[in-house]
Amino acid sequence: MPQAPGRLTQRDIARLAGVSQTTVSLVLNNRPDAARIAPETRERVLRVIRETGYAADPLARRMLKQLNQILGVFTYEPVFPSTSADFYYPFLRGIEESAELSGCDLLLFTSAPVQDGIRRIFHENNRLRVADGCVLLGRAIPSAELSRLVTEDYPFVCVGRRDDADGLAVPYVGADYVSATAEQVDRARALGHERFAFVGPGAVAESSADRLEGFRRAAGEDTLQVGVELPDPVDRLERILAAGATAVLVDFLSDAVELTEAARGRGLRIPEDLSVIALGDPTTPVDAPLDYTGFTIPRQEMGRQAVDLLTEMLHGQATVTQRLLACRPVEGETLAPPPRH
Amino acid sequence: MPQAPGRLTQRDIARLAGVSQTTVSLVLNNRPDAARIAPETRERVLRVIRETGYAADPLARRMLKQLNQILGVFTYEPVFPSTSADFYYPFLRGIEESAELSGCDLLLFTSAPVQDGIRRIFHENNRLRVADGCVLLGRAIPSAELSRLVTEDYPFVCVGRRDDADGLAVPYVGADYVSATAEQVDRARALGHERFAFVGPGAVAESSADRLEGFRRAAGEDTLQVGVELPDPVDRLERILAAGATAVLVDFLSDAVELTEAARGRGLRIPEDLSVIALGDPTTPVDAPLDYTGFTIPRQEMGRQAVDLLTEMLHGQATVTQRLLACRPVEGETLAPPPRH
DNA sequence: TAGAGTGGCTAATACGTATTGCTTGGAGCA
DNA sequence: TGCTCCAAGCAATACGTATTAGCCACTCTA
Repeated sequence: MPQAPGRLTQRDIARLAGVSQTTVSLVLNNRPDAARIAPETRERVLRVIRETGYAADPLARRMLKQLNQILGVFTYEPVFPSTSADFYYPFLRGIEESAELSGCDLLLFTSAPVQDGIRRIFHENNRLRVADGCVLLGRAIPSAELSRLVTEDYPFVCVGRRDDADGLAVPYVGADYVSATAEQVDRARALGHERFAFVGPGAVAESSADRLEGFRRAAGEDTLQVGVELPDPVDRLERILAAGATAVLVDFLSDAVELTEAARGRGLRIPEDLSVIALGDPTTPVDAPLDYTGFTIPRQEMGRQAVDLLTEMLHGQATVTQRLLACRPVEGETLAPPPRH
Repeated sequence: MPQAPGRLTQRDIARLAGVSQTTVSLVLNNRPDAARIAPETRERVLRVIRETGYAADPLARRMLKQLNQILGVFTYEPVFPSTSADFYYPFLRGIEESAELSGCDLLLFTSAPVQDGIRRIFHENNRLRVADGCVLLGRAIPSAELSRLVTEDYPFVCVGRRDDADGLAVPYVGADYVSATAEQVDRARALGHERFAFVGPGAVAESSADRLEGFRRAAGEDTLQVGVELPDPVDRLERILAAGATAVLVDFLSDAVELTEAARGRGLRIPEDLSVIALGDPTTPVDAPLDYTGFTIPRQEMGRQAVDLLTEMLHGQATVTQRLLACRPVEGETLAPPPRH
């Protein structure tokens, strides 16, 4: 008797009620079309079920449907980090919220080994397929892993826009940084700004590349861009002023803070002498001295919709697998008309 | 063809490797006793598995009562909340850390429906058994659910000490609040304090009951205890002073902050006129005006050891299933010798 | 050369449930 | 009587995996 004691099955119920297991199952899922059970039989079965407190084993149930109602969450860093908490949690909150609504459990792939500081999806014994599908979270995701996922036809959705991997479209729910950034440039232009500068790492990840793209589109191709080649904020400020820029768009908030301090050290007031626009709320905790003008990223909504999209894909209902959400402009205190000469 | 696209089965692997499903299963769970597979066959199968990224369906595995390297995490509130983040995350970080070390994935039971503001473990279609075992997280856990878990012989570990449920011992990894609190009283006594007061909700949850117990044990049974029946901090302060207490031990940090403000409003200095001891670091984000003397709760370590204990239980190695960890005293600035009359 | 032993693999089965046909007995009708 | 039709229920099967009990070909022993 290998059966765990006390675990009732439909067979037990059937025996007690003097019917077959099939009948028990039919009574339980009484489907309107095939209600082929006599009322008194049904009542007898239900009584036994009530008396025994029987509950169907959800595992066996789910085995027949092909979906396990398990959604994977893969993060390229620990899920519960001390750092970059501000970056991850809003996404995760949205993911959790939507998973709860759709009755799915979330599987965190903590078993993925860390190599060179980040987790790897594909490794000896990867357990991706334990889940029905997976949400991928991370600033930069190796395109090799992405293309393999697509090739293997594994259902997944990235949080954040991704370039095609090996020419294959990657499903994602991202934020429209291109438009959001261009919009900020236009806004500054409307105030009278004519020369703009961009501070950011450049096209290292899609999110940064999109901001740069939006900047270039709105400000012009040949406009100043300051990146990692000039790490010192004082140097950066020099360069920006030398170029005659009156409005600076900054990718990372920490860079904006540094730039602000450099400006103050030089006796410049923000925004009267120089406007600073932050392209998104902080990804790492930052003590910002100012309330920066710019936009916020709809992180929680991105998480929500990523799960929604994945669920649709799993049910074969998804037609469009790439979604961009709009960012919300933020009225801060760091944008003003340019200084008059 | 009802098969979900992309879900590989052992049959697929078998076909690709030119062997039977049985062989695939044997290779996967290579058990030393019955490992009668030729090395080259084994290698061939393993190669196919690597190439396809196959992973066994956790539900099917669990149906045959096997371990899945999946540990459940049940929280009575959302895992990624905006509030009480400070309360949960250290535990979760420890849990994640230990799960990663033991090569397990974490399953968040987001599918549990919310009733009356908290999640329920047991409901129609509870999916507890998808995981090998479960870590339970929450300030107060309904003892009905605990006793049912114990009765059903489901492997689980609570984070935080729990009373017996229906006379059944509950496995836990908790913090020794009794000793930690008593130690604080003794420390104050060593400085000259003779009369103590306790501010807290009383025995509503085990964690609070233990603090009160530690207080009574060290300060005496008939010492003043102020709880919810006197919610106003000013009233509380009156009562405390009237009782002649010179040191107050406070359960919740937020209450300590309120009390501090009431004392200031009355012209009292802390700690010169009144010593305040906080029994644990904040569970909700609080702007503390002072660096409170008291102790910190080893939350991360509790999370780690909860997973460790669960893992041992799953492998039948756990002898003691209840563990109490010591709290670390904190030198703050709110404890001083009592005022001289 | 028969028998025993062994290595290497597979067929069959079990887990608990949902679903698809099939059986049975009886009623309705010509 | 012969036929259809229907209600009521059941046997059989499928889901994906682990395990048990073999089967087969070969080698070693006597």
